[in-house]
Amino acid sequence: MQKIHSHVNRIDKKRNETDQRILEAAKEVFAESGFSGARVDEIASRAKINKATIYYHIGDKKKLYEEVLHRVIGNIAEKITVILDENGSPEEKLRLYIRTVSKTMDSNPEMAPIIMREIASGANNLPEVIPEDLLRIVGLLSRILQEGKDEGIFTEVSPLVIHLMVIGVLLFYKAGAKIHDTNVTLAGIFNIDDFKKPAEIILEIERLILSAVTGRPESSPAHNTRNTRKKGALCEE
Amino acid sequence: MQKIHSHVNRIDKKRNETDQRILEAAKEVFAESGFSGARVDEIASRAKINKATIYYHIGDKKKLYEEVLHRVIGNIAEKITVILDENGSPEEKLRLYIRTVSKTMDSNPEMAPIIMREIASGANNLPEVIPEDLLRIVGLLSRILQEGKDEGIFTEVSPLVIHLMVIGVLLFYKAGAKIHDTNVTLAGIFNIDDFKKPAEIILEIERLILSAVTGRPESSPAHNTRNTRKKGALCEE
DNA sequence: AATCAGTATAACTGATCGGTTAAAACTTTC
DNA sequence: GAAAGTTTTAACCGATCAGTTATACTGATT
Repeated sequence: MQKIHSHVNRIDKKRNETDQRILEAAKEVFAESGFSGARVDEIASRAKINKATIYYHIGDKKKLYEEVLHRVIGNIAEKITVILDENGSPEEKLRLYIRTVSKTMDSNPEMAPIIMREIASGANNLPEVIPEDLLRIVGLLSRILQEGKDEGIFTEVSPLVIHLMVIGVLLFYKAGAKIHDTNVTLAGIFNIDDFKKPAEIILEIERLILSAVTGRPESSPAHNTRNTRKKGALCEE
Repeated sequence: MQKIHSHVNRIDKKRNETDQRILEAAKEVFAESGFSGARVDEIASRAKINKATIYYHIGDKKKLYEEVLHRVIGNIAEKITVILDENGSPEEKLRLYIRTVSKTMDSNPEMAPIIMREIASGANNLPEVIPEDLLRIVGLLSRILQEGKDEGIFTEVSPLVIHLMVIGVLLFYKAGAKIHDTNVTLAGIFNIDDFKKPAEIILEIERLILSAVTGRPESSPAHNTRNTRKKGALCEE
């Protein structure tokens, strides 16, 4: 083993950088093409390293995928858990929950397609830790909803349905954004609706979920400019 | 061999049956493994025909996939369009919309994973007709919501968000059902929630969406809302 | 400057898989 | 019942791709 710290650190740093580059490239390619569609050569090429380096640093394709999945999902679980430990009213917490999920997805654009494909294929490749993460998230949501119900603000609702509703609409919106950019015809479709900027869409989602849970009309906390009809401006922010 | 009156019909029927068997098998395999993951040999094997027969009857893998996609999406588009032409109050129509999407997904279990993967990959393989179908659906929903707003029952909401919310929660619920069955750990998670029967989940979703749109607490219709429906339209295939 | 551990690479391999072909088998027509 | 036409099949081919190997490079240690 090495004795000199600086040496070790530098080596570690380099090693770590290579790992990062590989995993980052892998995340991109897996998001674009799925597990079967992804080519290890393509990942190597994007990471600007030789293919064998992947096998040296990480392992085979399956291991690589698991590593990416772990990062992607572990990421969201961690962030949401942290945020939801905050205090505030159940309404504020629920809004925060939605906004946090949304922001996490924004900062990890590869997340949406990867998770969607994973669910579509029956979640066979989920690392063992993931269920625990999800358990924690749904558990927290469950507690928020219970709290709101105890305070007489929320009606009785199924946490599962709320969870799926939030995740569902957000994932579809995020994943769909790519389509709007590329597919002209589809873009035309969704513009029949007075389309809003992403930030406004999130507010709308918050408003609708809150309204559903409270059984009252909810007004957005920020004012809502309703005639912004922008084309192809879905991916910004 | 017995002589039949019309041999032409028999030929057509046989040809058609082979086509059906191939497309049915293809739908299954594509749903399970996605486009890249699907193996043409596997499809042939499940359809109990030789691989070359696929190329003779349908075409190459891409063509096969497009055909499956067309059936799957065209199916839902058609059914929803038919249903929504019915008359009734905006609330009833909205409930009907949700229930129709749900039922159509139930009778086509392969739909959820296929559509999810398609969206995840940026909808690159969508046949040209599909956007038109979607346009029709969102357009109808848009009209329902507008109607409700005009009557003062609904608040102002984004049809796009409602659309994504309904589709999102349903697809995730349906796709997730498979996970509940197979993945013990995950099943455990979702059971923290007092888990309900699918039929009840749909009612809960209807209730929440209605509540969100009307801004009032909506009670589940214990009384049968509009059972004057013809059920045959939903239960084909 | 010799050594050596850790790292990266080009070239290769074996397996898989999409797609083809030529001929067999089956049907219809006369 | 045989020619003509249609459908199915087994066997094959070439491309692609995951994974390996043998070698070369790097730079710290002696």
